[in-house]
Formats: sequence, structure tokens, C-alpha cells
Amino acid sequence: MSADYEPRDIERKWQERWAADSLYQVTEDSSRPKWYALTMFPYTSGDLHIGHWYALAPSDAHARYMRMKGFNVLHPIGFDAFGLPAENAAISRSIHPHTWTMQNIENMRRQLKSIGAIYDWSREVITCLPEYYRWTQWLFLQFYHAGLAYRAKAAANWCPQCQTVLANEQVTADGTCERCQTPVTKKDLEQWFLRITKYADELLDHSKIDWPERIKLMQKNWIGKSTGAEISFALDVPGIEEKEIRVFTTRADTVYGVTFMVLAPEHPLVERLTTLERREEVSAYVAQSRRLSDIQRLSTEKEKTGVFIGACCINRLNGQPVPIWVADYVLMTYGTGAVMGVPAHDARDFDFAKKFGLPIPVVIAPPSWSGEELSEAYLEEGTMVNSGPFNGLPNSQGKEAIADHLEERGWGGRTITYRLRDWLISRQRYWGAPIPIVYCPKCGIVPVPEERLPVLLPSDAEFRPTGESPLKYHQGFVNTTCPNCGTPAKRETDTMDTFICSSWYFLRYTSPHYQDGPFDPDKMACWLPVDLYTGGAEHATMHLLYARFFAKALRDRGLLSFDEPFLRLYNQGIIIAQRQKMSKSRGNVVNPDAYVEEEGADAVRAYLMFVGPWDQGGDWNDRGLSGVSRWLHRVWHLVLTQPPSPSTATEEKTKELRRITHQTIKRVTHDIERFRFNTMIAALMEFTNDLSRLKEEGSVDFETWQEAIDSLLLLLAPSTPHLAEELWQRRNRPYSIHGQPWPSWDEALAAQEEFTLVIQVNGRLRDRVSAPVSITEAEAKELALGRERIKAHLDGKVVEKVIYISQRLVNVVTR
RNA sequence: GCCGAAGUGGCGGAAUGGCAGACGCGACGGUCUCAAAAACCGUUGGGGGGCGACUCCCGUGUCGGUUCGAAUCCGACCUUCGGCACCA
Repeated sequence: MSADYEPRDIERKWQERWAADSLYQVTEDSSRPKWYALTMFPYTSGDLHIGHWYALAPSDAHARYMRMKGFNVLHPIGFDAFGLPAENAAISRSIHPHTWTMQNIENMRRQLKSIGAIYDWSREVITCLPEYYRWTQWLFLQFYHAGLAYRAKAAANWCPQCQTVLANEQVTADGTCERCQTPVTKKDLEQWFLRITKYADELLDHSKIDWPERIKLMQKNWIGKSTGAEISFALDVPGIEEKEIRVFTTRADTVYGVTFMVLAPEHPLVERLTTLERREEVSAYVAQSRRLSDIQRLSTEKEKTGVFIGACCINRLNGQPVPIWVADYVLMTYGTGAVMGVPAHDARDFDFAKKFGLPIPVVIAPPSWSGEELSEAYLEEGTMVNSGPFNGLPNSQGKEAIADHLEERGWGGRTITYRLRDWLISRQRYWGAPIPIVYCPKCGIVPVPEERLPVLLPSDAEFRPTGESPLKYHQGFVNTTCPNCGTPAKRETDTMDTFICSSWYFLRYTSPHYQDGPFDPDKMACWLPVDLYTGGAEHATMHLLYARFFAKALRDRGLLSFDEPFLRLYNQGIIIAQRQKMSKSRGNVVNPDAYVEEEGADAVRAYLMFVGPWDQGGDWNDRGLSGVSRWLHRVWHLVLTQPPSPSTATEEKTKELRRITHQTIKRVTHDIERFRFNTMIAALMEFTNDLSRLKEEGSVDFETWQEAIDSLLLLLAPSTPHLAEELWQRRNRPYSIHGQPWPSWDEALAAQEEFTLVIQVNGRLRDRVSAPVSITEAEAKELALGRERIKAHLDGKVVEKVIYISQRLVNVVTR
């Protein structure tokens, strides 16, 4: 038995022992309340960096704590294994994505095991394996049968150089192709969508979940519910079938101020309405705007552009003709793709009118307005003017009156628009779950029957440097027969967005090898919903929104019985290095392996918890780590060296030790409950400091000392599981410490007998004195006023009042 | 531009209406050593006064306010970080 703390040896020893004993294998157990503690699974990038540890170690400590509290804890881990980097590796290094991914998983699994977490490895989920993606495809079919998956033409990112479509992730921030730096344009393609917008209102409702306000707000802004009206403008152009243009507006009250109409360049009416003499200019403008990336087009810095198309529509409310323009500041994908231009009361329309010399009539008068021209758009409340029968109304009332008016006449009416779009899930990529659809010349779109799943990715795909999906050219994959009629048919060659895979992985953990469905309904009912989900805030409007959508859609399909997948969400912050975000390009990515080897996983775990409040992130610092490591060495020696001699014990010190022990149990429990790991570790450090001092004094009895040391180890168990287990064993306590109940504290034993009474004069600290906690208000005031120092400060002054805050302070107020 | 979060010693941070700086790092001094490292012990916000036990003043981004009392609550501003960004 070595005398020194050798983390490397004891960590290896216990990880092997725990694995051999299946200590963390989880089964359903109705005798204990369940606790599903989920942490966002990592992407298989190759290496776990310290940021992963920062996410995983504290959540493991909390899950271990819940386990000791008596919960049946499911705290699983897996790998988000489909995605573009694997394919890029295939192209640049001629390694198959499957090989690359599985090699990475092997390395990451080793790293994850070194954390010493309570992961039940028998529940590991890997999204790129057919066992898993079979059910991803099955779920897609459920969406399809429910009418929630549909195929539509959409403008996809197109690289003219590579001659291929790019996923959004492949377009850089400045709108160029990731591989060849060519500006990316748009190309209309048939794509698959999931109808997430159907659930927009329900997704907006966060009332059933305990999530950070910040994330709920981000989702709310992302969904962007906007209440307004649709207004029909009359079209009377010879030879044109359409008799109206509909616009969406939140400002129906300003409809008398319309001086122009703007259509998005993609609007179908642009081509039909453009007059012969304007055709050339309009076509050039439309073509140019399609060449711009969304980012360039939507930049607020960019000056307004647009072209008059030569036609007019009629504002039905006042019968005025309205010239129709095309401009790229109007988006086809929001509202109706057409906007009524009210320059006096909309900043964008104002800029547009100024640039093209269009009139800017005021229809909502500012409070002290006397007919002058506006120098900028007036967006506030006001009285309606130049608005026919609505003149004189406050605009808020006018909005309602005009909506009524529109509805009565069939010219439009109240409506709601969302910023949220349907989820485009097609990816022209190889390394994803194939969309299980066949195109038959006779039957059209035919879903692959469930019993023929999975549609397997061919392993012999050829990766071309053009970036095109190898599936497209793989004859064995593409050519099939129609499941309906047997006619030769073609397979869909697009794969699914990897966010689909991560939208349901937490369901699969309950029964990772289940053969008859994506999850065993009984196990699902036992574990779901997730009680606590931890991970980064960067997933607010992607993964976290998609997963909620999945849960609701599957609920409506009768597969799930809950509304929300994640009852509580907690976001850890970001760990930085040298005051900068870690990134490969900066070369400051911290790999934990060497630190684990040197100082031990327990020290790395404890340091990451100690570095600061978990939700605020922290700075990785080697010296900080060695401070924590030193502390663990002190703990080691404190626990293993001889206890103080009982012959020199005093009742007072024994009482003090017992009080400190119970106070520490209380503090640590409160802190870990609230994820305040930093103050939890600080409390444990203070406790060890106190124990060292008392041991030095040799002044406490044997039994109290044993209770203190056992408590210390139990409190350490979630944070430094190996060290706690080793010391527990060396004290001949029953294996395993991780099966012990969490210690409880006795309020009476934790209670102080004395406290420091702070005495202030006019709010300034002047004295302090120890006082019994039983002191009454009158006694405290008398004690305070009797102090020599206080008397000196009161000399020559009149005491106006004396404030007493129980167990804290006395404040003497003078005139 | 809009929305959100945060500003405290040399550094990470603690204290969320009541002793500012817990805990840790660093620094300085000491013990041990031939020496160094490690380990351990002590000191450590700034300034002034006293031989001294001590004592006074200033101090939580800036300026104001509320309160007996403000790092903490309110208002304005500055800075940093995050999100959204022509969404009609």
C-alpha cells in the first residue's frame, strides 16, 4: 500500500473494478424514483478537448449526487456520428467516413472513460450505425405519413465552380464556398422539408419547462410570431389572370400612406407584370439579386436598390394607383413576399422612397405635428390623418377599425405570420441517413416500406473532389424497383440533416438495441421525459427547438405521451484558454489527456468545478489545476495519517468539529443542488483546512473525528470519485462509496452558539463583539451602546434611533 | 440598430439589502536542505497616523437616486461578451 497519493494508479484500478462489477449499469427499478440526467452527446470530431470535460465532469458529479440521494439515475453517453467533416476527411485523405468516424469514436471512448463518469456503456448510442439510422429513417416515415414531411422546390446554396449544392454549413460567413471560395448563389431544387411551422405556437409555449430565460427568449425571437393583417391590392392588368397582390403588414393603420408596392425578386408576379420596356432592366436586377448571398442581400449596411416594373396596382381603400417595384430588401420567404411601401412610417420604406424620389405622405401625425415633412420615418403612436373615414382616430384604434373594414369587404383581414420556416432537411451528402424514399415513374413518390429499412449507405462509394454526393453516381444505390408496383425506379440520393439524428437520440438511450421500434415503449415510459439536460447555449434555436418539435410530432403520432422532452435545461459556459476562446486556428485548444496523466482525472474534474460558476465558464489555467491537485494531496494525508489523541480532546473542540462537519454537509448539499460547484469545492477546501487545524491541536475525540472524515469522503465522492473510493476502502468502509447514501446534516448540531455582532454608527463599521445567538434585541442594543468605542463615536451626538438586525448587527443612527 | 448577460485585489472568483475580497492562484517572508525543488507555516485591497495593543480615511466600471445601511435595488451613461439583424 503506497503512502503517497498516486492518482494514475488508483484511477486505473477503480475504473477497471467499477467496469468489472458493472457498478454503473442501470436497470429500470420502480422502487426508486428515476432521474434522467442527460448531457449533450459529442460530435465525433476526433479528440475530446477540455471544453467537453467542462460540460461532462460537473454534470457527472451532479448525476452521482442524485444517485447517492437515492434516485435511479440514467446518465448515458453516445456519439453524434454523421456529418460533413467525416466526408471532407474522405475526400482529402482517402479514408472512408465510416473508418474515420469509428477511429475517432475509439479514441473519444478512451478519453470519456478516463473521466471516471457513471456512464452506462451498455447503452451507448452511435447515430451512424444502421442499428440506429434504421430508426431515424423509420421516424422520417412517421413524419411523412403524418403529412409533416413534404417535398418542395426551394432555393438551395449553389456553387457554380463545384457545380453542386452546398449545405448551409459549407457556406462561409462571407457567402463563399468553403472549398473553392467562389461566391455561392441560389438554385431552385426539389428538397425535403419537415413542417415545424405547424407547431410554431406550441413551441412558443415554454410554460411547462424550467429553462433559462435567455434560451426561451432566443427561441421566441427565432420563431418570431407577428400579429397583423393581410391586405389585398387590386390588380387590373390586361392579359393577367391574377386580380390582386396580397401583402402582410403589422401596420394596417398606415394603409392610406402607401405610395409604392415592393415585390421580392423571386415573386411569381414579377415576371408577368413587368412591362415590355422595363423587362430588360428588371431581368438584370432579378438575376443580380439571385447571385448575391443571403448575407450580402440582407445586410443592413447595404444601400437600398430596386427597379420599377412598369405596372401599378390599386389601393382599394382610397382607389389610388400604386406603382409596383421589385427590390431585394423584400424576402420571398416571409409573409407573402410582397410589401406595401409606407415611407412615412417605416424606416426601410423611407430609405427606399428617398432614394427613388417617391412621395412620403404622413398618415399618423406625431403629437405636435403641423404638416411639415418628416426627416425620418415616424414609428410611434399618433393620430390618423389623410386616412379618409379613419381620420382623428388614435392609430392603435385605427389598426382595428381598418382590419374590421377589410374583413367586411373581403379585402383581407387579421392574420399571423412567423419568422420560423419549415425545416429543410435534404443534404446532398453521403455521410448521413439516406432519406427512405423511392421515385417511381408510375407511382411518383413512394416511401420505402418500414420492413425494408434500413436503406443502407453503400460502403463502396467513390468520393470525388468535386464535392458531389457519391450516392448520386452509385448505380447500385440509385437504381431500385418501386415498392408498390415493381417498376424500375430511382432512390432519393439526398441524406438527412444530422440534426434529425440528434432530435431523438435521448429516446434511444432507454433501449439502445431494441429491434421492434425506435425505442421500447415501456422503457420510454419509465425514463422520459429527461429531468435535467445540460449542454451549451449555442444549440438554442437549432437542436433544442428541433428536439421539442420531434417530441410534439411523435406525441401526436401516438408514440410519446409527453409534451416536452427536457423538463429542465441548464447551460454551462465556455472554458477559454489564455483569455481567448479555444480554437484550432489559435492553437490554444487544451487536450486533457496529459493533465489527466499528470495530475489525475479527479484533479481535472475538481478544478473545472472550482474555476468559477458553471454557467459563466472559466479560464483554463495550469497553476489553478496544481492548486486543486495540492489540495487533493492534503486530503489524502489528512485522511490516512493518525487521528488525534483522544486524551487531549476537549469538549469545546469536539463540539466545534461536529458543528463544522454538519455545516459543511449543509453547504455542499445546497451548492450542488444549485450547480454552484465552485463554492461547493471551496466549502470542501475550508473543511479540510479546519480539519487540519483541529488535528494539529489534537483536541477532538475519536468518534467525532471518524464521522468528520467519513462525511468528507462522502461529500467528495461525486466530484473526485476515484480518490473518495480509494480512501473509503483504506478506511475499511464497505465497497462501494458510490453506493452509500448522501450524508444528512442535523440542524441543531450545525447551529452556532455564538455569532459576531457587528456594530455600526451611521452605517459605518465601528466595532464587533461576540454574542450568544439567544441575545434579545434589547440586550444587543444595550451591549452595543455600552461599548467603549461606540461611546467614543457617539460623543456629543444625539442618538436618533438604533436598528437591530437579528443575529447580525446593530446600527446606531445619530442626528 | 434591436434583444440579452456581465463589469469586485496582481489573477480566477466569494458575498444578491447588513463585517467587501471566502476559497484558490500569484507574490513576499520563514521552516526544512550543503543547495535547489517539493512540502509545510505566516503575510498579502490602497493610503495615512501611532513605539505599540491599535486607529482613521478611501475602495466593487462612471455619475446620480432610494435606504439607518447599497457590490447587491432604481435611473442614466461607459465597456466587454453572446444572440438576432431590411422579418414588413
